[in-house]
Amino acid sequence: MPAADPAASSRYHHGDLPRALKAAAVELITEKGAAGFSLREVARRAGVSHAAPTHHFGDSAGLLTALAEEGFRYLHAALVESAEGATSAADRLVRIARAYVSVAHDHPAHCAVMFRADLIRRDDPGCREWGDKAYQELASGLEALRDEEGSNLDVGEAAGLCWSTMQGLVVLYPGMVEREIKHATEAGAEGYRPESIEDRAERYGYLLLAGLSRSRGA
Amino acid sequence: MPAADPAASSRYHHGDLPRALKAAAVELITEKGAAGFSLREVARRAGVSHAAPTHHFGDSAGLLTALAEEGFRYLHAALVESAEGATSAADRLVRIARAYVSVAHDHPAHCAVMFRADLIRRDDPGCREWGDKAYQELASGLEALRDEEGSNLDVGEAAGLCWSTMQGLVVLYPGMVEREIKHATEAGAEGYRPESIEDRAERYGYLLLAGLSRSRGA
DNA sequence: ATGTAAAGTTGACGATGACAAGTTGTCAAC
DNA sequence: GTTGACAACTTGTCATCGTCAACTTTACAT
Repeated sequence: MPAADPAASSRYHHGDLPRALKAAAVELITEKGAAGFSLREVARRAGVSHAAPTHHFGDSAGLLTALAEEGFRYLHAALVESAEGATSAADRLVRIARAYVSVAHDHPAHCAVMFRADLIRRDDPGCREWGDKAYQELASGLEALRDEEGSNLDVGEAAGLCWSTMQGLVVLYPGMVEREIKHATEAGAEGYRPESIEDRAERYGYLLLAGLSRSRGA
Repeated sequence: MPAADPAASSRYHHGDLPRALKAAAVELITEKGAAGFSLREVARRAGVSHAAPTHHFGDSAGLLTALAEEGFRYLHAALVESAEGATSAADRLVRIARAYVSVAHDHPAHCAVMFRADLIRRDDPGCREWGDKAYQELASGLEALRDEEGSNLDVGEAAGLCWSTMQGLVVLYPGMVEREIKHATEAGAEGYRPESIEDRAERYGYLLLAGLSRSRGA
């Protein structure tokens, strides 16, 4: 195998075409959304022929599935990292909330694909593995909360609630901002700056925690 | 204009082609997801030529936008209807939660499109109007809660939280069920039946209410 | 050096979205 | 009751797309 030489873009063998293709796909989806994705355009941007991706990813679902797996890896890594330095279970969960939406904010293309059963192969081993690991990280944070509070919190239920809320926030945030801007300008507030998605995630996190702690107290 | 004659499918003029095209699109998206949508296949299923949809919807974004508007209409109608007969503000909100996911369950094709900025024209007047009305219905339910409790609930924040949670639940529910089935069969429970999405929405609704009431008490 | 497999290319096929131009049906005005 | 004129639909075309098959180039092991 040739050494990965970044300056060797003119060679017949690319060096690391899979990586280049994924990068091009991310760029394309970030620009035009999942519906604007096309294998040929990706190949074009990577500077290779239209059939080159086949040898690495099979078909378009293969490439998008690889992207989804990468997204779940990012998510898992971010959730693990966010837990470091937490001062309490509640603090850890709020950090997880921030981390979740940060990943979506930093990797919108990956997230545009991760839960799209019609685009990827959800039963792909890598996809499933890292998705499960990310879920487990959230569940373990909730277990810590349960143990810390000595409550009978239903971890599975709570995990579903938290994940749902963050996922919904990611999808709806642009529309929320738009609505708030319209509302603010109608009210005459011109210098309105919408709250960042991370800050919003944190506030939602506190609200979720309040509900989870209250109704399940020991 | 010819009368809408349902038995006149062999005529040159269709009768109500827009409706037939939307129905075909719903069927197609329900079968294959948003990525499997194609204008020509829709035309084929409606029994007209491949260019017929152009005269009614312009391009594919036009047809999908019409579907999205219809989806927001359904959503608004369901939220309004669900509020009838509520015994309290909290009860009303839980009913709204059920209604939200019911719409997604009953009209998956519409919901697969409603928040997809890359497929539809989100600034379409009809789309925006009915989306806003649906949002207002939720906000009004939360105002009722605030007034009933005499709290200083931030209605905008609460509405964003609730909508996010329900939207996330709709997207993630299939994956949740899959995970639970795997978990249950591993544990030896064969006759496992997953909780319906409506019941789950109701439980999430109660948890959200707990959080919203607790931290904002007057 | 040489053979073989991986990596990339070219070419082809049917399908798609969009557009242009032509047909067919309907209705109002005279 | 003919004649416009407009709406509704069709046919044809074009560039593009995903996928497949067949071919060429490179790298590496022997």
